[in-house]
Amino acid sequence: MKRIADSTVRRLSTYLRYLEDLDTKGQQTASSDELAHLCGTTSAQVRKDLSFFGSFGKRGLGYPVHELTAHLREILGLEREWKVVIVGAGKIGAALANYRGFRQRGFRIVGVYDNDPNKIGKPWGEAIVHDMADLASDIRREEAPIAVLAIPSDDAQAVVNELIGAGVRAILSFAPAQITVPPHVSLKSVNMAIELEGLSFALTNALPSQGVA
Amino acid sequence: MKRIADSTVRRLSTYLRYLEDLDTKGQQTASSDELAHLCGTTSAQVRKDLSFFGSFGKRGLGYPVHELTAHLREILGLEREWKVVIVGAGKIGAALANYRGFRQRGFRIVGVYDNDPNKIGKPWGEAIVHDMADLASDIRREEAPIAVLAIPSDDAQAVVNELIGAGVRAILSFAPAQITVPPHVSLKSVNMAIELEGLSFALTNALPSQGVA
DNA sequence: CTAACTTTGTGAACTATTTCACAAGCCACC
DNA sequence: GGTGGCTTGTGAAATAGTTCACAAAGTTAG
Repeated sequence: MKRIADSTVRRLSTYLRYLEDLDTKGQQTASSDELAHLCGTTSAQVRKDLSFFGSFGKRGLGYPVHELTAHLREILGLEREWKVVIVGAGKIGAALANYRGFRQRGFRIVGVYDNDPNKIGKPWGEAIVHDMADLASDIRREEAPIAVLAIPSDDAQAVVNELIGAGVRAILSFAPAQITVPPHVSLKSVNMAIELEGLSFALTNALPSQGVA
Repeated sequence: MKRIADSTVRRLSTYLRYLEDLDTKGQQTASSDELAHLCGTTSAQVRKDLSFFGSFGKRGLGYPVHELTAHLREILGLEREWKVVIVGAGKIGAALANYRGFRQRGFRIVGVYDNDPNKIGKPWGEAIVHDMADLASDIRREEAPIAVLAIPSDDAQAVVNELIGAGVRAILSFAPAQITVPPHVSLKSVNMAIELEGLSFALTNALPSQGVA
């Protein structure tokens, strides 16, 4: 199968979100045009994105909402549960743990880790903060494939190496540092500083730009 | 001037971060190749990115670290202070406020707002949580051009409209919702659910993909 | 059953971004 | 001051991603 662009996958997530809304409202079908308007893209884009995975629509009618929802969940791998460990018992990890959609979509937090003695053993939401020293062995035992990295940047790469050594295959990093991973591991990096600097650039260079994101 | 790609701007931020490191260490010059390795890109990409803004290097030698740092700060608009309001006194906003780099780079938080009566008036870091009712008038008075949106999605668009009406010209949103803004406003949207679903997709479709991000 | 209308799926065209590849410039050493 | 070794800056080529445009297929109304 052809390689799917990252931008396409992001849009699929967005389509899914709005289709779920429509499904809840009991809407039976949705056209590529309707979906495009909801998601801030074009109808051609919607059709192209979906066409990579099959032929889900009916000409003259549109896409069956409930069915397409199921297809997208399948495509995105959301029909199963994913075990997630959170590294760093700080604010960002907490924000994530608080977020309902997280659990709703099949991501289950199986452990929170920190190396701060003042945090270890203390409650954190419904969980208890574990010692980072146990991180690798716990991941191996639980076979958690996903890790969220929410620690200051200094030793981010070292922790990433440890995670990968323990079998983690996907990492969502909030550490403001450049991280490298081997080809069999997926990495998404969110860097608030970069986003803000992007805004600063846009304001400074007052391009008649914009950003529907 | 030609329109600069978003991907280019993001890399400029990354270059800046590593150049500052090198500068602190007292390194005089850096080649595009060295910078590329640090930032996880290619030397051609580094040179191309910089060439959009000028000719900062010396052939045979590389780029003068300290000087290029200053140029990048200038290009990114980081030589001045940006007033920022945070909407939503939750964990994400707190994470941002805690983040040292935030202030260091010239982003100054001038107010935190929430509509939860239990939070209004309470201390929040060094600040006090204000009533959302005061948001628009405060923004107008302070002339804060940047807002960080860290609220649940339900009424995100309504708040955005209020922000824009009050003169905000750039928004960093953490709300998991589709938001649209007029062309003169810049928007960056960070959606943790989409990132995680991207990882789920990658794991499910076990592409020999990766992601140096 | 037919005609008018709607909407998909998809090659082809277009636009954007990255990579290549190399002439030109600069340094250092003799 | 010439030679050899680096490294930049940049058109041109390649690759990636988006938009166009239309035939094919389905729906609805009469």
